[in-house]
Amino acid sequence: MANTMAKNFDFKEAERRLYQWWQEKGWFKPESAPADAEPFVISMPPPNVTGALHLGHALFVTVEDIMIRFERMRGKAALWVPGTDHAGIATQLQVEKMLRDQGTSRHEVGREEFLARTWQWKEKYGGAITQQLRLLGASCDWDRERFTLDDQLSEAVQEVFISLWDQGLIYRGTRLVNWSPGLQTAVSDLEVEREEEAGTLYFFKYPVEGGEFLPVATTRPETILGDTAVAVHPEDERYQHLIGKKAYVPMLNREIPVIGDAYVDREFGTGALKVTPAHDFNDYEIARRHNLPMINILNPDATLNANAGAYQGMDRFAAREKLWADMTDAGLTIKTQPHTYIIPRSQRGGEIVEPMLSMQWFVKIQPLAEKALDAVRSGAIQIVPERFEKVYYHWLENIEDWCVSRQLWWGHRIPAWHGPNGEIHVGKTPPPGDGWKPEEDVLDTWFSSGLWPFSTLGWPEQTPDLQRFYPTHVMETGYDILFFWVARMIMLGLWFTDKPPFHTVYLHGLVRDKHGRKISKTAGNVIDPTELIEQYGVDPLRFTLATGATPGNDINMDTGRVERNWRFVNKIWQMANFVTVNLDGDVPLGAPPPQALDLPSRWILSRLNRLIENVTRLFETYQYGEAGRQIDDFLWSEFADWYIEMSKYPLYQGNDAEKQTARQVLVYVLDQALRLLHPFMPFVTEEIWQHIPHEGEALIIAAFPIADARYFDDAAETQMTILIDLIRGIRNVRDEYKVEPGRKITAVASVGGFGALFDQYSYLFARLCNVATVTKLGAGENPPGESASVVVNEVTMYLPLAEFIDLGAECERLNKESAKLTVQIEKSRGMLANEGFINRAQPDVIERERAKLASLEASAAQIAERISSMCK
RNA sequence: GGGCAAUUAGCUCAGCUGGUUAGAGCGCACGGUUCACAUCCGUGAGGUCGGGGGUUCGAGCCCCUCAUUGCCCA
Repeated sequence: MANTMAKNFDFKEAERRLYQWWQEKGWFKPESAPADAEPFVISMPPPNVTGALHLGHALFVTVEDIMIRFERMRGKAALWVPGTDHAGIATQLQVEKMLRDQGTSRHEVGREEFLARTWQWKEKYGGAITQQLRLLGASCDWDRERFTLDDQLSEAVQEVFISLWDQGLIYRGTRLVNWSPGLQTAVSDLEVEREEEAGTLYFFKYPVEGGEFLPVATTRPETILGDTAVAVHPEDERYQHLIGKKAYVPMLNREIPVIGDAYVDREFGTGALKVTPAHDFNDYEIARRHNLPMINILNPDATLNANAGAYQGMDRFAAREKLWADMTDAGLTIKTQPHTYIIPRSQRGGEIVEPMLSMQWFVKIQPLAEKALDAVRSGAIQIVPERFEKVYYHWLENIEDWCVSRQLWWGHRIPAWHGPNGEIHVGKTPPPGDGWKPEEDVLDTWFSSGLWPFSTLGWPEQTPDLQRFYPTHVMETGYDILFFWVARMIMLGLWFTDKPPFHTVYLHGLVRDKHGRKISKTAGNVIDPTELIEQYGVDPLRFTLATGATPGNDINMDTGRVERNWRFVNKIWQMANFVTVNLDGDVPLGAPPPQALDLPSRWILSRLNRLIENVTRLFETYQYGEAGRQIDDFLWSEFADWYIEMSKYPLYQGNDAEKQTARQVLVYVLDQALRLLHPFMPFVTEEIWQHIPHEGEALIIAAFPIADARYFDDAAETQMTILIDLIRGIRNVRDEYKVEPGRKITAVASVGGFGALFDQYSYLFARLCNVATVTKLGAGENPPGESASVVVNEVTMYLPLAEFIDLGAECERLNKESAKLTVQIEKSRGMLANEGFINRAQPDVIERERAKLASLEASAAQIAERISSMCK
């Protein structure tokens, strides 16, 4: 069954071969589990079709694949639904850029042709990202891959829109929205980033009837042209006499009122506020309170329109300068001063977004938000880590209606029709009669992705997939799209399916560079995952991402860790190599019964079963990083460093039965560890598993280990710890005294209560610290004179090293050791003498403390004796 | 202005519901070609767990406060 392994793991070859094999075998599909298996479903956050693989993808694929592979191995019908998002704005921008490079534009080619070209572009480049996800080992069901613009998903979008309209939850109206002049579309609040920037505060005089002037300050002078009032605080003694009078818009001489409104901050600027309802959110509110007119002064491209009088046609920034210059000439300006204020910029492209009045479609979101709040409050949906629940509540409790229309071409066209007399009809087809024109706007890209968990499973049709796999289970994604996406999925899912779309939201952080800086092209710190995969293979990258992150926290990507984990992969490979070359014929699978085992085997199986228990618990609580670290530690620091080394005795010197038992344990432990590790490092584990004796076709569908309490063995762990500590102590002494590593030495042991342990296992010292013979010190015998001693628990090992030892140095060493013990003993005695501790601490904690103290005291006594007999 | 994180070894990070002598990797120092692995093995140095106060028998972990950094919301 076992076969010879190559000297090293050829990850490039194996990754391709294994992935293809798994997929061809259908193991990525839930149908590979028994028909009555419990489902476990994750909807993959669909990457943008425009996307190129970055570390963020690598992170989410790693975490979700771990979840999926774990549950698959636990026998569930694991389904991971992949797909891509049409990403309205992002994609349209890319295609527009392509057209620009070709010397044309979207307006030149027209809507129909533009869409045709975008589809072509999508066919050509849209597959790239999903191909790259395969490189990461993503075990998703590609037969169920979806795209947000697929016919069926578009059906779902229309269904939802129309039904929201029928329920009165969608309205169309002229409202103040964030307008992106470059893209010439409205964008939602979430798509606007606000940041402090250096600017200028302009002070000027507002002429008021009767020849007075009201001083006003503004950061955007061009908006003066759209002013419909000047506001002062009603209690402001400087200005309250002006309330109710007429003011005149500079350069336009348009007549507007001076109003009183408590919103005005008397401390800021001059204490008087110009009100531009069509281009400022606060002013908009003021205008609504006072029934002021709203004058839009901007065209869609942010040039000024006819309302701007002489400034019509100028760009907004040019108009700002020109108007200010003209006002200066007219004697209306006072001064300018540097001023830091908050600038709204588009999340895409970074241009300054203008608040602008425009006709848009909105979703009345409060009723949906209520349900979404309840779902988390009631625990029907759990957010990991929990602290994000607060963030979620805050956003939903203060939510504003959702502007869902976009003046783009690439996206789901709003299913509405404009009648000849300005009527609106919402529906998939126009009503009977002539003159109905389709709505031009498309929907916000998040509208369709908000349906993702159920639209990908066939909704609104009651498909078998929808019935079996919905609701899904875990939504794993980045905390940066909690509002954009997660909250909307919850709202729409609850509203349209009456079920939470998933029971758990697991949020991961952002991948940053080694020093915690955001990764960006301009910072020059881009880390390309494909390069790392090329160099080290994908397993080390996955392991690094999985073990380097805790839920909700950003992860700093240190490629040094990838390299280290590449060495870990090699290390596992070499362990497997050791195991396989030492096989001879068939070996029984499974672990031998505990009573048939020697101490090292009882120990490693005890450790293994504790590991299994821990890893399972950690997986179930989403603590993947800790789980990975524990497996790593077990394999390298326990299995390889100690068990494999110790197994060489039975393997090389034992009788047939001993050899066979050792082989069986080696194979069993390796097999179990590979199973634990498989979700993290699918390729190397599968490849090795195929080389060791095993039952079943593939590791990917092998059963996840279950801890067997019969193998928990405290006594074996205690005894092995003593042996290990003694060996370490002896190595330490050898190193300190510069005894050549090749030199065999002898030891005399005072064994305390561990006589039987030494009778059976003192042979271990030969190979592990080159102590050729260990002699037990008989009762009443004196220890050797010129020797170093290593003390652990009740055991002292004397190493007669006359030629190496300087008595003074040895005494110093012992005194140091003794002092260390004294500190610990005092602390421990103090605890045990403390009534509060004895009365209140858990009994097992007290018991552990007593055992510790006993061991420390035993060691201290022996060292003290040694010192008194040897040192003056 | 409100909120949330983070602050642990030179660097990057773990540390679960408070309970052994606070851990790992990298880096560093010293030493190693013995039959799985030099992509390795052994040994070691290195931390007043950001400061201060508190709760507790017991605090890296809980509470208060301050500082620094980052993020979210307004």
